[in-house]
Amino acid sequence: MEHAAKVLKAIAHPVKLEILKILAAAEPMDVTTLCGHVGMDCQISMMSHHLAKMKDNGVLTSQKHGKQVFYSIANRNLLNIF
Amino acid sequence: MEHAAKVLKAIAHPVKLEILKILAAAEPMDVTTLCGHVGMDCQISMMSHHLAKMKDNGVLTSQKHGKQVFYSIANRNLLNIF
DNA sequence: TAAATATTTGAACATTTATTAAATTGTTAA
DNA sequence: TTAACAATTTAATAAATGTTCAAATATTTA
Repeated sequence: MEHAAKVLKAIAHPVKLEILKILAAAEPMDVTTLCGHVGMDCQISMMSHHLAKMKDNGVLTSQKHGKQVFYSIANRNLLNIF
Repeated sequence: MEHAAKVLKAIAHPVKLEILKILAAAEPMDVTTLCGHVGMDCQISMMSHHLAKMKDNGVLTSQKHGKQVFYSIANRNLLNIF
């Protein structure tokens, strides 16, 4: 129950849900591209914080290719929340 | 998306998830009984705050009978998150 | 090696949320 | 009509989150 609460907290935010929706349609995706999809008021640093939190809670995974980091959804079952 | 985030925020808490689980098995239930099921460290006032927030976000409904207030789950589809 | 690009990290600050106690409202029963 | 009970509200404080900026860390390219 504690764990479930942590996972829900990690995604209970409009921008984070948006990130999930974007990744659900086109994963994996690098941080800068993701930021572009989220909208004009997106800052790379904010994106990175959001992504890190979701990764810490096992919602996302990441993979580095060159200087870019590509994020994916760790478990697509989670998408049932939509 | 904003709305979904609000609903998730309203339940992303261990005690609130516990409340949902208890109600899922035996609804409707009054505040004091609910508090008893949650555990010894439950305070009526805290319970009331949690219930109010979930009701505000459309997660729960309530019905008054005499001096007790009985809470129910507004939409059991939400239980799929478990 | 130095510059450029992509991302992360850390600190500061504002905002939101959680918890507790005390006061209040509404309802029933003596 | 007073006492007792159930629940809500308010207020105070503590704790967690969200946002922004500046600085740091790779990684690639010139």
